[in-house]
Amino acid sequence: MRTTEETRLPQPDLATVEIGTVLQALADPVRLQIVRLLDTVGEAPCGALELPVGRSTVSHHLRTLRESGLVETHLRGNTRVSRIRGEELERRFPGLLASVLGATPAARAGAATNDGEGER
Amino acid sequence: MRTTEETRLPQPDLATVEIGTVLQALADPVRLQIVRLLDTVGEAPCGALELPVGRSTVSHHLRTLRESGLVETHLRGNTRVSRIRGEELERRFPGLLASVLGATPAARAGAATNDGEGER
DNA sequence: ATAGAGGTTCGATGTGTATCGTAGATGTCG
DNA sequence: CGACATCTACGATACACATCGAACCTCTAT
Repeated sequence: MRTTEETRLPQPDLATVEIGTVLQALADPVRLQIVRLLDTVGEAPCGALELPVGRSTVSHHLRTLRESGLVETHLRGNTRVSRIRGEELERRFPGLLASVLGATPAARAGAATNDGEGER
Repeated sequence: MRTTEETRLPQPDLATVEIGTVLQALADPVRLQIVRLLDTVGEAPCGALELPVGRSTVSHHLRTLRESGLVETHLRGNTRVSRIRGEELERRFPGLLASVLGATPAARAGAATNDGEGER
């Protein structure tokens, strides 16, 4: 039984990751939601993430997040437990994750400075 | 002659801007470069930005950056001067821009923790 | 007025990628 | 062993969008 065997899936060294890669990973709404979820629950098996997309899509996004250095995944028995690489990220991109996760939702439209637009 | 007339192009109130919108705007390599350029030079007319894409594309990106709240543009006579909305952004998303602009380039590959991948 | 410079808008094109369903891989349990 | 659960990998599809060139617009200068 190998006493709590935990293999970590391959992941990049954060030193080799560009900020652009991380931003691109965070730019997708579903992936951003995954990151928020993982931040609140600490860690979770892939299937436990409640998301508005199919399983295979979640798997794909987790792969993207892992390859961009944001998330690490451990094989625990039958399931894969994912977690944010919080401390490492803080060392590589100080303040980034905190500012993203700490961002408040937007106020519902209304008074713009000069404006008239706002959408695309 | 209206003594230094300066009209600002329409832009969204940052309070109504979602973090996802900003991240998506920053996710594009050319736009990220524009933001970096504007950060170093302070402000610049559209045409002065040296970028590996055509004029119309730069114009399109500046529009995206403006609509996502990152950049403001003033009509100064014949030219349009663009600038990062630094202070406002700091209030709305504290630390975000600083962490993005402060990010160091990636170390060239090499020793990964466990790894083997790193690219897409 | 005429020309010209600085930028934007428009339509078209190509590429990237988010998404899904199904099939396959791996591990657990009876 | 065989059945079942958890994910991932694989094609296929569809949509978003980055890019370009040309036409257009708006000042400025002559």
